[in-house]
This record gives sequence, structure tokens and C-alpha cells, in this order.
Amino acid sequence: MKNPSIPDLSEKLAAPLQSIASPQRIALLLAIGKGEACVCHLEAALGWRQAYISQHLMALRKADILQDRREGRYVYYRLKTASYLNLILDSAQLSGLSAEAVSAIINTDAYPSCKCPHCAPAIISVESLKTA
Amino acid sequence: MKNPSIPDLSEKLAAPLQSIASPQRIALLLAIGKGEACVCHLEAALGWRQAYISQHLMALRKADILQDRREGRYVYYRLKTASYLNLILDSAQLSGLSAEAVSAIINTDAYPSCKCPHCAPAIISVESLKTA
DNA sequence: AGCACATATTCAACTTTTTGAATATAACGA
DNA sequence: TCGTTATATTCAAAAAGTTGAATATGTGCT
Repeated sequence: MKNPSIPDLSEKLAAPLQSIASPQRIALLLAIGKGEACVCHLEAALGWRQAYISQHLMALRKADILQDRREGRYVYYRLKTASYLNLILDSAQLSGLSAEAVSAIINTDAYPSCKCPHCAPAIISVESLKTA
Repeated sequence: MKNPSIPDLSEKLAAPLQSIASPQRIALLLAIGKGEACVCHLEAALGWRQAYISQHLMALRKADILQDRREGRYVYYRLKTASYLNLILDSAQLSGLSAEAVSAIINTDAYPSCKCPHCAPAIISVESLKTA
């Protein structure tokens, strides 16, 4: 096709946007960020049910946005390309949020040790020590 | 709110993406581009029914993306900010399309004289002259 | 005023997406 | 092998978005 029409092009152009255009998917992408995260970490970070998270992760995997890697019982997810984060940062500007505010919340650790209660139960809060 | 949670932020971040994440909306944004376009022009450019176009334009107006200006019987639409085009260009990259291919199709005229049959019926094709 | 054209709106049918509940699979340890 | 933990999948109900048909409004012309 030498001269694709606008409707032709738009079809392809919309695909990436449609894949991530939902608060849930964006939340997942931010929580995973430039690093890697297991499902249990996402569970703690977002406060959602496990099955719910898995469903959205599955959708993002099918859209070829996420990549998964199994390590023992845990499955770690990461972005195939960080470009999607740029899309989100662009969107931040349009929603009146500063890129900084968003950047601050993006997970940046390459291999974060998961901090959710299940992954790292050894961490004891200062509060609990005081009462002891 | 000092420390907005990821789900809180995501809600706002998703809004601009959701507003434009459909082939139809993208097509309209490309056809309007950095310039201005009347509905009849869009009708000719995209080959859709008038009512259908108006519906999508209405949605984009409600999402605060488009601005309209009446001039006689015609209504001209333009983007409130060109930033949405950047979002589309970013998306182009992710869908494997070159930014150039997309740029080439974006309307850039500040005030294009609409070329659709209704707006500029005075233009006579070379073909029709030959047979005369 | 009456007609013609440009655009907008409403409403219902249809389609897609999202969400919740239940259940399945996979890996590890006892 | 059995129980437990981590994650995935399936299915149906609910919600949201899309589309088409009909109709309304607004403007200029005669």
C-alpha cells in the first residue's frame, strides 16, 4: 500500500494506546516500572486481589507489553520496552500532573527484593518493637 | 494528599489515553492535525457518515481535547493542544510505524481551505475537461 | 416565512470490556 | 505423596463503549 489512508493507519496507531488505556493497566505498569515485580509484590503495592491482578497481567502479556520469568514459585514481570512509560509520562502532562510526580512513583529497581509481607516477612516494624 | 498511591495517580493518568484510544478518534485527530477542519472536510477525508463523525467529535469535545468555532453554517474544529499528536507519534513507534509515515499524513495547514466537494465545488477535475 | 444545507443530539441495539467467583496449575517442603 | 503457597485460567454477570437510525437545531438564501 503506497498511500495508506488515515483510517488504515489509525487502526494500528490505536492498538498500543488501547492496550494500556485503563487505570488498572497503568497502575500495573507504574508498579513494575523499569524493574521487575512478582505478583505478590503487586498485590501488596496495589491492594487488589491476586486473581484480578493476574487477569490484567495476562492482558498485558497478550498485548506483548509484558514479559514474564519464573523463578521457583514466583513469577516476575517486566516491561518488554520502557517506551510505554514515556507514553504514560506524556499523558501525565495532559492530565495536569508533573512528570516528576509520576517519575517519583515509578519502580526503578532492576531486581528489587520484593517487600510485600509474603516475600519479605522478616522485616519487623519499629512499632511492634516498642510494645515488646 | 502528600503521597498519592499508584491507583490514585493512575486514575488521572489514564484519562487522556482513554479519551483518544480508538481508531476513530485517532483518525479524527490526524485529519484535524495542527490545523482546522470543518465536519464536511472530515466527512470527505475519512469517508464516514456525518452523524457518526459528529458523535465522535462531541466525545472529543467533552474530553476537552477539541475546540470548535462556528463560521456561518460551518463549524471548524481544532486541537486545544498539539500534545495529543505527540502521544500518537509515540504510539506510532510502538506499533512499528515510523514517525515520518504518520507525520506525513497529519494535517498541518493552519487554515486549510476545505477541499471536500461541498466546501470547494468550484474545483473542476482535468478528467471532466477532456471529455467536454 | 420557507427551503436547503451543515452540524448536533437522542435513543436503542449491539459489541466489547471489565470484574468477581470459582477453580486449576505449578512448585516447594515435610 | 500431601499440604501449602504462588500464580493462572475459565466462565458468567455487569458495565461501558460503539454504532446506526431518526430527528433536531442553527444558519443563510430567496
